[in-house]
Amino acid sequence: MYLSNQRKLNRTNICSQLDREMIGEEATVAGWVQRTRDHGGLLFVDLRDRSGLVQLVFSKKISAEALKMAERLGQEDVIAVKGLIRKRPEENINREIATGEIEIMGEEIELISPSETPPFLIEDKVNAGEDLRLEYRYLDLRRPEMLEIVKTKHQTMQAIRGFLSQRDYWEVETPILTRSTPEGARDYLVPSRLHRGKFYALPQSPQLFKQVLMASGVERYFQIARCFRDEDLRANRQPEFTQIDIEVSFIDLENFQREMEELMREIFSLKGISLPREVPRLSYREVMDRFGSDSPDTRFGLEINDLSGIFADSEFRVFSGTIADGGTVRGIRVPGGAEFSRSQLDRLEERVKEFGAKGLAWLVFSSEEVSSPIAKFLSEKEFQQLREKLEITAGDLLLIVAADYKTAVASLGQLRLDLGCKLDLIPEDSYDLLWVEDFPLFTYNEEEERFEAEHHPFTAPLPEDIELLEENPAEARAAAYDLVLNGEEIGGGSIRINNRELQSKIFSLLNMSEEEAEEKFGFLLKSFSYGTPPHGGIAFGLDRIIMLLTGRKSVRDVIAFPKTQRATSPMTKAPGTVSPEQLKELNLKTISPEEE
RNA sequence: GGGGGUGUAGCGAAGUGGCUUAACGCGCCGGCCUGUCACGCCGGAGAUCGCGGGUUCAAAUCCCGUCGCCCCCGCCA
Repeated sequence: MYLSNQRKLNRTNICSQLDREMIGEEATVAGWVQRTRDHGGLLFVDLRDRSGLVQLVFSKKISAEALKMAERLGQEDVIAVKGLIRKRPEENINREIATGEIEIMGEEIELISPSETPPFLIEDKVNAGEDLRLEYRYLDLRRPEMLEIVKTKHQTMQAIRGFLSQRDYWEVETPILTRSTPEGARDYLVPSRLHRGKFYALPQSPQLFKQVLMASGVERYFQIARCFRDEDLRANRQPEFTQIDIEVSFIDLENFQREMEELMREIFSLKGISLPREVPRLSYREVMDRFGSDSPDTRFGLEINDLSGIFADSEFRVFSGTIADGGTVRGIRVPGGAEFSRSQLDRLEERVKEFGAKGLAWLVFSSEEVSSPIAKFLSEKEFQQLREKLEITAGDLLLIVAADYKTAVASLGQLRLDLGCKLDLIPEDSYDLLWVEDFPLFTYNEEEERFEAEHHPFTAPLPEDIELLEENPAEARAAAYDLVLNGEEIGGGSIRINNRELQSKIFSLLNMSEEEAEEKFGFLLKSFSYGTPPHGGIAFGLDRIIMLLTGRKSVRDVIAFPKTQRATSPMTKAPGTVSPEQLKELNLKTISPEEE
């Protein structure tokens, strides 16, 4: 026996449409049973749809039959109810909900789809662990705060499309099945059935295609593009994520960046957030020096200081020796940090060790003296210089790392963030937007003993640094720029190379042969040989933007169906096994761990 | 690959060697209740304490291993 899909009651209004204006009218609403309150002979139902809640009333006086049915309702049953909209008695108005002034007198009720008892309650103050929420993601998404995020993401994408379309950008799709390219992240591979032993790769970003689109004369391109990177996950990193990908020909960088700032302002205004008019531009070197991060959170102080000048000739060999070996000594002054307990300081030391620092020196300043495990190695003159340089006052804590430059600033940069959080120095409702520029073109990979592109191999050097490519490539800076909001990198881009000779030079510095370059992205190079406009662009991380827009701590909260940290889906159970037939068709064999 | 945290009824959680027949709250089931909106009141069911092994007269509790989830390092042009 099959139940009919035919329904008696058809919805006339969504919950939030019901208001004072409709008192006295008849309406049919439909949705999920949030909660019932049975008073015996009088029963209330909170009905929820995506727009909100409305209260339904059932009683013998209205309809004994409807009351009887309502008494059997459970959480999350889907029902439709027809009845008169009535103003609630004055003393029973609920100011907490939008429709609190009215209620619907339940005359007819239809149970459209009953629900099992849900594994957790559908309400904003969620009481379930995240793995359970992900397994029952459809229930989790029903929670108003989650639907609000889904809606915000939709509205954001609409705003982006509107903004860019209005400015003559064209939305163009690029392939999901493409080919693996060297450098960058690990690729997700897709075996080819028609070509034994060959593989497609899912794009890490549409980078090459958007540049070909510039060679194609599209001039102004954008795409809300899915990207795939098979790397380990983090709170702000998913293996598949969405980029707002943008590229323009004949680019005027100043104007372009201003346009992108305007796009961000438009997006954040959707949630009533006004981003600052003035967007500072800081050099990579400066942000690393001051904040120890290329995506600095500038909403609070605790900046890093260079103390090498003070300790270059120190009796304390750990400091002076590090400096003599080409390293540096850097420190953070923590106002009021004298309060920290020994175990708290130990935890801070553990933290910097994670980043490769050998240790963390601490000095507690009172008005007269300095207490520190290393105090006996330091001179009165050094203390005095520290007091002056750092404007130290009584009760301050000074944390010092001596190491190579990168380790010193990176570990202190992380410490700075931890302390900012712990000491509650980060104003939640402020939004600090800034550009980071003048990135190095290359980073040196110690293990592989070669240069790697800091951004990607098509990034142009700054014009004034082109000569450095010959004598000192490590010092060459890139025409690249990141946009940073509240310490989160939300976008990054560059001016691209559109000159074959320069591109060849870069490939050779990256230790990539002409043959290899030809093999891997010959199509791009070839396209450039038929007349290519100068171009550049940017890509924004949509998920991170939505995360900031909605005040979330994890991108999992703003992706409808995210993966766990181990890159699995508790709902679909992906990744899953496949049948031997499927493997055979693809000419694939799996190797068990023992066989390795 | 590494470091840290965590796992106890459907959910959240207390309990760190015997005083526990494993609290408490929510949810669920039964009953009562005509103005609730986290309704209230009465009663009830529901737990191989993640899994495997060990120590002990005795293990949720101690030890070893293992798995899931979370945070971080590495990695992420």
